[in-house]
Amino acid sequence: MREAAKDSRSTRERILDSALNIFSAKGFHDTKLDEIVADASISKGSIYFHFPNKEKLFIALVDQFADLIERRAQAAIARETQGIRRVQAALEAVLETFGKYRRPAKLLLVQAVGLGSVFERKRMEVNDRFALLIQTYLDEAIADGSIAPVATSIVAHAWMGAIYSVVIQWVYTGEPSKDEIMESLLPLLLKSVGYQD
Amino acid sequence: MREAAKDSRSTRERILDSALNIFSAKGFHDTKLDEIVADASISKGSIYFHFPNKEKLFIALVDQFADLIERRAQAAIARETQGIRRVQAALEAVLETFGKYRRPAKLLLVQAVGLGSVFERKRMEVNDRFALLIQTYLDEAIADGSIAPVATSIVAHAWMGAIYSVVIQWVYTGEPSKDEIMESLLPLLLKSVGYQD
DNA sequence: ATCACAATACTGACCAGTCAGTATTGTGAG
DNA sequence: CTCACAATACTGACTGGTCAGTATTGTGAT
Repeated sequence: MREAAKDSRSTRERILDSALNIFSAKGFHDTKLDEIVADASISKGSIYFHFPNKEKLFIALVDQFADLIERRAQAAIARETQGIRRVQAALEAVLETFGKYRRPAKLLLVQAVGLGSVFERKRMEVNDRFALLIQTYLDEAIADGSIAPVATSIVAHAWMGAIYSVVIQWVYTGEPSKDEIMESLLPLLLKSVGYQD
Repeated sequence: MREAAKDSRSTRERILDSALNIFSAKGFHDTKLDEIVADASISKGSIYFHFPNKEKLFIALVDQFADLIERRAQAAIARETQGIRRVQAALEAVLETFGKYRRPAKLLLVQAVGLGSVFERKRMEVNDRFALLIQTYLDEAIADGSIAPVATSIVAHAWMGAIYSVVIQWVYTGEPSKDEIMESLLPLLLKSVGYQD
């Protein structure tokens, strides 16, 4: 017990934690495994015990956060019944979650871009998952007459881009505030498909 | 004359050309200078004669394309006088230019993201230049009553994100077609600030 | 004793960047 | 025009640091 119960979190969690901090700050290529080792106060061997390689460690973080976002969006959607209200609720949930987790947001939206084709596929997959989610509920909103017909596939991607861009801006500069984003971005998106609340 | 005037383009241009092709396809880190050397049929030393290092070579390409986009947008704006028409013309010019140059588009929008802080600064700079351009003419459109007041800073970033995202989707999949984008995205953006043509 | 997990020292492929030298083009004096 | 010299452009074998991944050994719980 000389090391006094240590940091009681499991080694795996410590690795993920440090990896998130460093990857999100410096990007994939500029992060050395030895930095994670130092930061987490673990050993290099431990990393390779828990993860097959650097790439998989990075992707584990991306997946973890993408899952979280999607779960929250789905939960928010489930709470509403009417088409456009569902879209609105999902947007709020997503912005809320990005707002709460700056580092993972940066990892997903910035650091996961522009890596090799391996990562590109993963990113496309995550992206399309979100786009499809938006598209589904936009289609629903059109079906129940909340909004007029539009090319939902394009709208979905445009919305995602808009959200990403504003979130990234916020991640870097802290501006505009979460409230300002909610007040400006949400109506902007809804207006873009001809809906006013 | 046995080597028959060779490829008469200057070495510098050949380097930039090959670098664009390879960087845009494989990203910064996965591109080896030796690949560019082989593709351009020049020598490694030549690269270092014309560019201080790999990073600066990459940035030269980014700058080159960012300048092109901005010039075209400015020219389009200059052709119009009225607030919202200017915004519209600029959007058309930008989409047109992205459409015409897939590879540089991918370089700027994908491959330049998530690299170290050096590139991050450059990208922010380019991004902000575009955002400010949009913002300026949005403000103008508000001033002359074309559209109602909005938080133009947020709108500018949201628009850029929307455009980027749709263009990226198009760069990868070829879908939706340029015309569809023009027909859907442009009105979408204009509607988002409460303008219908 | 054996098994899951962790620590440490080590390896070697890789690749950006170097540099001594060569080729090509420019110049101006006789 | 032509020759001496210089400036510019280009070459490619070589190097040295870096770092992901591995081999080996340690440890403590059951």
